[in-house]
Amino acid sequence: MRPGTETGGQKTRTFVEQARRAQVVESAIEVIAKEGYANASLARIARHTGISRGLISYHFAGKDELISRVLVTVFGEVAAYMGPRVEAERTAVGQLRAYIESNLAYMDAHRSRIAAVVEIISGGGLATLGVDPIQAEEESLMPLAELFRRGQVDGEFRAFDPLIMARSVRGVIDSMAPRVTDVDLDLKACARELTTLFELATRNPSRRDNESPDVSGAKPS
Amino acid sequence: MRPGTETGGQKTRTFVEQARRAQVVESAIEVIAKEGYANASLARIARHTGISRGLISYHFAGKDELISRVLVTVFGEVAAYMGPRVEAERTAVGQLRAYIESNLAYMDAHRSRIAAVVEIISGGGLATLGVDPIQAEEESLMPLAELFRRGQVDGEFRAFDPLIMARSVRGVIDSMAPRVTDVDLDLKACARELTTLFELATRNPSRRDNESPDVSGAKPS
Amino acid sequence: MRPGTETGGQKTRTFVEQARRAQVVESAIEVIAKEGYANASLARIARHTGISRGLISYHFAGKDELISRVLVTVFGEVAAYMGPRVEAERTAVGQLRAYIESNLAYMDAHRSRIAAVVEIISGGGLATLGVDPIQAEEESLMPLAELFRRGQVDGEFRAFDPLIMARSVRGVIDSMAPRVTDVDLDLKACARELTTLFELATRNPSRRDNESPDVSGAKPS
Amino acid sequence: MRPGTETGGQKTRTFVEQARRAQVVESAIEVIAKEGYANASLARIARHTGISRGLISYHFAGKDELISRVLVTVFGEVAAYMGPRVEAERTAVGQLRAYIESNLAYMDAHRSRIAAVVEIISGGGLATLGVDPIQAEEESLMPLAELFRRGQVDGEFRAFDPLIMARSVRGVIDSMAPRVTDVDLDLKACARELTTLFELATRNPSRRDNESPDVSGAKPS
DNA sequence: TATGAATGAGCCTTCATTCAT
DNA sequence: CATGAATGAAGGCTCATTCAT
Repeated sequence: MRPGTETGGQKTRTFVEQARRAQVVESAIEVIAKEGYANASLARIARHTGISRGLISYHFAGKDELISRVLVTVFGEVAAYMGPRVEAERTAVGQLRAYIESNLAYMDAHRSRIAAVVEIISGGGLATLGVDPIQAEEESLMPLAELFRRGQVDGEFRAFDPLIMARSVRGVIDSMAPRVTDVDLDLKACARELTTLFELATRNPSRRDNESPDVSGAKPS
Repeated sequence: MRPGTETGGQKTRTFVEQARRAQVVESAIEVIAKEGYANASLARIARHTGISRGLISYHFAGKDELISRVLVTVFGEVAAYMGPRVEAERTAVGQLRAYIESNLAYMDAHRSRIAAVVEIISGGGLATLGVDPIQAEEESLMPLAELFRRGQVDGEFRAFDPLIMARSVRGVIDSMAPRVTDVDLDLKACARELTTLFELATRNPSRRDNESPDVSGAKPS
Repeated sequence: MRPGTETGGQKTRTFVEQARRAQVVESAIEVIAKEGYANASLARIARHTGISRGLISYHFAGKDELISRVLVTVFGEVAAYMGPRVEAERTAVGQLRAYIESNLAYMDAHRSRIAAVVEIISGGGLATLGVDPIQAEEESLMPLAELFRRGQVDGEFRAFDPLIMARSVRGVIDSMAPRVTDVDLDLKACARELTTLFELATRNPSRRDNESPDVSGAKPS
Repeated sequence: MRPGTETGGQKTRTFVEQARRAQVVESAIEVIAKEGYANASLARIARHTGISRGLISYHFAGKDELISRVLVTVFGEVAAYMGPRVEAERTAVGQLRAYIESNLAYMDAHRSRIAAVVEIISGGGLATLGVDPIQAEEESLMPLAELFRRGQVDGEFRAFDPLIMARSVRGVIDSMAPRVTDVDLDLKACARELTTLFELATRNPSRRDNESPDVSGAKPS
């Protein structure tokens, strides 16, 4: 009987168990980021980890669970990084800026983790996960949509569909993700452009105290 | 050996050949859109087409060529649809709006084609195609970036990095693509929101005749 | 009904039929010699001939018959070349020399034909031909063995097993065949060495008039 | 992924691994010898071994490696058998006789192994092995050519091209190989004939102490 | 806990051959 | 006579997973 298989289970994981799982997840991230999801067979991950093929199956219910853990791990880190920074802001406008900036900052600082996630998603890794990518995205959009709603109520934002705007913000940020492997990509410059872009796109023109974002200094890439 | 394989050769395809290839491509689109790229084996596509496994290999150099044809076909249609509509506009602002609207209009009208492409791309189908996704995206960005540059020179657009803005537009549009399978998704509403979004984000505030886009009627989704 | 398929058939081949068959056989020889037997699919041969795949099946009962015709053609030419030259000699010793020399001379002059035969034989082409290679070889050995027997009766040759000696002669000659593709291989020098070799090995030492072959001028290769 | 695949790696094969590999190699020899190389698919070999198809792929990098192992195994055994017997002789003449006799003796004692090798070579098995048959033969000729050179320097052998003579010896021996399946073939008689043949063909006539080989007792086959 | 061995399904591809036109 | 279209079998290979030790 494998650990964590007990039905209805309390996840009673021993220390070794937890360590192994973490180790394998890290290893998987490296392999996926470097070799591509298509080449990330369990055999390859096992070899890169320095353990046997069977041990992965022992610690994870299947490849699906391992991949799932990779995603949960990285997305968890992203949330842990962004959350406090967004919540530190008092205005919706400030929170939006913090959202974009902190998201791109994390991507900049953890490029291989992002690369792994991109590889999984664009490599078909979601297909067998039983994850509905649409619903998953929907949920990830909720906080952002809520942020926009609050900003509209407060009069900081103009009228627009909060969900579509949220999807747009995510779409723009996510479209940067596949490019993190390009070391020349200047994510800080992107962050400046994107905050400006969405401040212009969302601000309420009838609000006097809404200072115009600085629009002068853009340089061509 | 397939017909028309001669290196450097004339692509002398017979009528039947062309018809079969087109039929198989259509069939592949349906299978991929419905069953997912991971399940779209040649065997499955053949069965769905009502032909033998070998016949696909007879008409296509390999799975790669078939998938490639699917992409070329759909992207070709998209370009054929958008091109005239964008070029019909005289101002950069108008072209940008036409670009967004016509792209989403095509997506709206050909959802299963878009779904197939999404499945291929997010299912790892690009990996074996020898297509560098980064470079491919870069090229698809060029016309848009050029549009922005012209608009900046003309004073229609404010100063911003044309490439990042181009990537943003594409990012937002592409982020809608995986959702076309959701029949409730109102792409026309999206189009309205997105044209407004990018008009606000790009317009030159120091230009008097730059009429403000209508910002009043947005409804929550 | 294909030509030549009539049961118990008179081979009534039209002129065109004969020409086509000859053309395809020549084409097959070229393809096999150049690309190797493993790559000599009917499709490849058809393309090289400039005709359709089906036409080969139309003119030949199957791939086996085509390959068979290649072998019969080349072996027939070899026999036609060697026969007169061997029979022109009056002594068994002379015939043996003529046998070796004319065989190597043909090989020298028709290297690509020999290469094709070698490719077929060493490429598994005999397996499906229903040809028992052992029996085939046995038959090809008969004239040579007979030659040796006559020479022994006449007292030209010493006592030895004629069949084994025949096999040895063929073995040595055949061992040169795979090397004809090496343009540096000097088959004339080989012929000189081999005639000497077998004259020494077969001559009857108790026969006074048996002139010693010249043994002085050998050069290292 | 197979064990022991690490590039540049230590070949740490477990005991079971070694045993399985040996078992499969033996099994492959049997199948190839009995059914022919063309029919020796991995599936057939697996069934004959009593294991699953996948297990062969697990233990061998591919069919090529398996076939390669068969050849290496048999050729290694041949060398191990012949080497000491040749080296035990003090004269070049003696070594030549030992070479021929021991080679044929091995063939006589291991007919199915020889049959397998013959099947592989004459069945096209070398084509995908990346083995240049010409070069491979060249190397196998070296020791023999060297033997002849030494004998010529010592005055035991007459003047002749050592390489051509070496090729002749091998050619004659190899021409016996395809016949080992014939149980009536008397390889011991062949050995007697061939040693005499090559002693006559190579001996230095100007050397007094060069005793004439016995030439009297040959029987017709 | 951990391993190496073993399985079996599925995939893409090649190819000789057949057939309607 | 000749073609191109179509078939179906077979082959080698990869891979997640299971199991005895």
